[in-house]
Amino acid sequence: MSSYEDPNGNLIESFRVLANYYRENKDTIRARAYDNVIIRIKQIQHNLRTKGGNGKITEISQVPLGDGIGKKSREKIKQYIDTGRIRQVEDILASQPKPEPKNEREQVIALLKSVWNIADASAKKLYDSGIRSMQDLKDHQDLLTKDQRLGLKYYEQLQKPIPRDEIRAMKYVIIVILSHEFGRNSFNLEVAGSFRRGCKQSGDMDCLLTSNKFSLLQAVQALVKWDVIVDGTGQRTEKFMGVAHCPSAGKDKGIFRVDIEFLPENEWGSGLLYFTGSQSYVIRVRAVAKRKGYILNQHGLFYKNGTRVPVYTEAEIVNYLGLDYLPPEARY
DNA sequence: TCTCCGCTGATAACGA
DNA sequence: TCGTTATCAG
DNA sequence: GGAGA
Ligand SMILES: Cc1cn([C@H]2C[C@H](O)[C@@H](COP(=O)(O)OP(=O)(O)OP(=O)(O)O)O2)c(=O)[nH]c1=O
Ligand SMILES: [Mg+2]
Repeated sequence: MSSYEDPNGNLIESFRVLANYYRENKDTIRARAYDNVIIRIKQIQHNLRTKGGNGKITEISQVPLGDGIGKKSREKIKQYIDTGRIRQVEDILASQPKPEPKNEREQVIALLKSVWNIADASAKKLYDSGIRSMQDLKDHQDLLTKDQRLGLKYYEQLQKPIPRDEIRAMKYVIIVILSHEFGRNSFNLEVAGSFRRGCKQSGDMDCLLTSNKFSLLQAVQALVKWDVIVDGTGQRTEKFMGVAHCPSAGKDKGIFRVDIEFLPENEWGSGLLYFTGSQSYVIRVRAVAKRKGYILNQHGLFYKNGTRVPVYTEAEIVNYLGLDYLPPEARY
């Protein structure tokens, strides 16, 4: 659910095919290399758009070497500009005619993994214990952890993507509740994730929250009291993962996953940079930091000895690392 | 040419 | 109960 | 596959 169409048609999609192909074949490093190509293409398109154009790359001279695009990827881009296709991509698509016919074990494992909090290891164990369907799962909840039962309980509702407007509505509900409970100006709240990147729909709602007046636990308790958070997982100081219900939606509608990242105020910028994503963009920026001898995490930018580099906004952080600031919409 | 590839929080399971 | 490791998640 | 040593 990206915010912009690709002005170059299928260029980005082509590199996505390459990335996913290597990811499926467990070559995550090469997959990330292609993720980085996409990030760089998006940045170039953004720059062209800023100059007043429509963002379309029309000649290879607009694609310099470096910043994630090397000789071979540049050659692929050239091929795309010239012919509208990339040989390697066509080969991959041709080699996998339709959705691959999987064997029964793989199918069942894929199904089990679609439950929140069930991943590879659990899915395999469950299969080996004889679980073959969602019904089996419901009949054998003793095999599940607390969190996995939660995923099962809301399985159906969590399949649906969340419309942008629903997240916007929920944001103001949360602001009203926290203001009422703890006072105006007692906190900072931003909805990050795909919402902040401008996507029309999201898989969950990612809230970044800071406050000197209350803890994450207190915030969650208030939201539970007002029936906005309906379920969640255990004790927590920094990160809450739960299930919310948007009151403006119907009774059984507007149920979705909410994550709350609760940080000290001075970590706001690094928190935003992390929580806004995208995942591949975060990995990319952190890789750059690491190569230059720093560690970047949600708490800030640090020298290797652990002392903090005094940069506090998203722009300060990426500029310090020698990167251009990109608006959330352009962060693939 | 060789080496490295993001980084952390929460929870459950394990072993002493 | 405590420290460590595995798993899942973002 | 790309970047730095
Ligand atoms: C999944 C994931 C997310 N993140 C960060 C970057 C993400 O933008 C941010 C929020 O995660 P997500 O909510 O999983 O991703 P998203 O908001 O970009 O997309 P969706 O619509 O599916 O919710 O957390 C990671 O650092 N590593 C990960 O593996
Ligand atoms: Mg999200």
